Amino acid sequence: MTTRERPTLEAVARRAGVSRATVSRVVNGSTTVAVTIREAVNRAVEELGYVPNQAARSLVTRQTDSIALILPETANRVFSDDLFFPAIIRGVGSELEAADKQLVLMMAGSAAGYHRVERYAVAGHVDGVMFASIHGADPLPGLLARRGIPVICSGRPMLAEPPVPYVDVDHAGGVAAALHHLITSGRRRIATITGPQDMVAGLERLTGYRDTLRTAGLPALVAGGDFTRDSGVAAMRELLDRDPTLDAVFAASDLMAHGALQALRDAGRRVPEDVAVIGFDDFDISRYSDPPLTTVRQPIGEAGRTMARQMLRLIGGDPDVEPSLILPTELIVRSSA
Amino acid sequence: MTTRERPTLEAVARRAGVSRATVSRVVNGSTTVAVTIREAVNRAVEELGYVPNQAARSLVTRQTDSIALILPETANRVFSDDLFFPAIIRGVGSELEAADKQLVLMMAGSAAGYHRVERYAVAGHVDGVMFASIHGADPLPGLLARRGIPVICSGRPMLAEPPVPYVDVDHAGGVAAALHHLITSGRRRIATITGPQDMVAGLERLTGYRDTLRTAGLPALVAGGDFTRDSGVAAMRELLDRDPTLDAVFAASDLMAHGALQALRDAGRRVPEDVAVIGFDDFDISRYSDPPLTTVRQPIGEAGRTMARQMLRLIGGDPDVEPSLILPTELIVRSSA
DNA sequence: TTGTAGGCGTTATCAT
DNA sequence: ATGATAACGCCTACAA
Repeated sequence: MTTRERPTLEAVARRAGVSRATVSRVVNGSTTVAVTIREAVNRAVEELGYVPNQAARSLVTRQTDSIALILPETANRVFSDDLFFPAIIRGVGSELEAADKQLVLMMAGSAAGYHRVERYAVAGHVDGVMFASIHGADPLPGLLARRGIPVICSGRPMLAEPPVPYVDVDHAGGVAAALHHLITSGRRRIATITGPQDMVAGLERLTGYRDTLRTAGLPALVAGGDFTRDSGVAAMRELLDRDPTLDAVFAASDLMAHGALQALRDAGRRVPEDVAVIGFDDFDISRYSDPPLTTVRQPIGEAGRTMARQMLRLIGGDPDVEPSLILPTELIVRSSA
Repeated sequence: MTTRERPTLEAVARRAGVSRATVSRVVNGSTTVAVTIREAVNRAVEELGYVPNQAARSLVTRQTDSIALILPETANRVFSDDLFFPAIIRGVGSELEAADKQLVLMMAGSAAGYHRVERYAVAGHVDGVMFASIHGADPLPGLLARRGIPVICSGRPMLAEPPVPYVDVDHAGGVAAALHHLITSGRRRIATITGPQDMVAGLERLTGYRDTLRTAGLPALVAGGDFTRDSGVAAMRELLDRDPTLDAVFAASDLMAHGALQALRDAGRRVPEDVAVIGFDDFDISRYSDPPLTTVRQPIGEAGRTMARQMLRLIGGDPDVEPSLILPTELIVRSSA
């Protein structure tokens, strides 16, 4: 192993016959350096294979040029068939890449892991922290914000002390559009399969369902799920059991809708003739389900990109970063409803 | 935002009425500190919410306590239905977690991303770098190693300058076991669906196939794939087309085997009666395929854990880290062959 | 057992 | 335009 000592600014300076300050200027692209000197310095940098020491640099600039995305989930869940995670990661990643910032992805599915993540952020490893898939009234975003660390959440944080800026989608609007579509087409016994009730997305979609049905004077029929396909199957069976006459179901995620489709098929119901099904997400695969899924499209990738952009502004010291940004949702009508 | 200044060692020292050195000792768990003083210091740390500045600490210790895992793939691929990635990440993660090191996951599917990753590592953001899913003769592992950065690869790196330690599985042994099982059960026209030929895993499994068949005096029948399910479907169709009399196929990944199963079903062939199918991986889902898949089990999670352990030893300065560690594979016989 | 002092590699503020 | 020089916050001999 060629463990040659890492060259320092000092070494480069000596070799180029200039001062450390000048080398620093060249390395950081200052324009106020004579061309000949700049060239000499660059040559020395090249020859020595000099790369600035990040620790030393951060110590004075207080910047690391890397930004964390914290997913309070196990790796198992993050790498499941739930396309939410790759979508948000891709969105965040593309925007950060364009800004030449390094994305540090951290999964924290356990209490211990969560604590490590906290220490990591507080210790100053990153310039800012983004959260997605937050559960319950997670104290971490507020805690980091209070320490002066830039924080942005995807999905409205339930705890707001201090209020941290967030990006979310219009859950209520999307749900309302879906239900109106069902009601307009004559459905009267409309059930729902909910998302996890410790997450804002699960909560708001259920609220939207209840509100819209109440306004329409229709009864509610609710079964609990957790966004996964399996929970969709189980919930659909339960619903069928509790009310065999139901004629529509709104699932709070595409995966659960796929599960419902399967359970309905197993129960001998035709979709959409007997039961209409609407999901929420609009993953690619929903175009190819049998039948193709009518669903509420939420712009997950765009949410990721937006979150990253807000973070960049926050880090840049922009004083008027919006406290919240709500992205529109849209009903995509296909064959299942 | 309560952007109160981050407290420093100095502040804690003043508050506790001791010197910075003493605070440093307490914070780093030195035993040579009087109990009363230690308590006073801890109290001050608590009250001030002191957390050591990572940059300052790294600057002198030359350690960051975080370790990168580089996946030269796009997020799309990493978050596909290929369970290789979650398995290796979980393995690495669990071992690192136990050692209280932070895993920094970096995907680099583009040239630009790759360059950023390189800079990140060279700049000293991490104590070491692990690679998985390496394509071709990737120069980066060697480059980092030459700079004195601890490097471990999952899968034998094709370029060996300087040789970087790696962890791999016994591809040849597994393939041989699979083919012998087929030959023993009377199969004579045994085809293979290969993995990508720019990856060692793809290469070695094909070599194993060729070698074993040649020794057995049987003809080879090869179609190219890239480990994905779709490529398995396409390759199987092609094979059927080129030799309708084939009676067995060895796919270099479970996903491709599942694709082959599907293609065979579409072509009206029964498995295993008409055509026997063997995969490579032994993902959980392969127990539930139709029919359940006979496959070569490779211990991916264990490979991840082993890689992490070797990395930890490397970082610890252990002089005799094995240049390579080969984990055993095992044929799991189910119904498809 | 505790404190003093020097240095880690940069950047940034001054002069020059 | 360039060069001294002082931080940045921490660790660690070495002294006391």
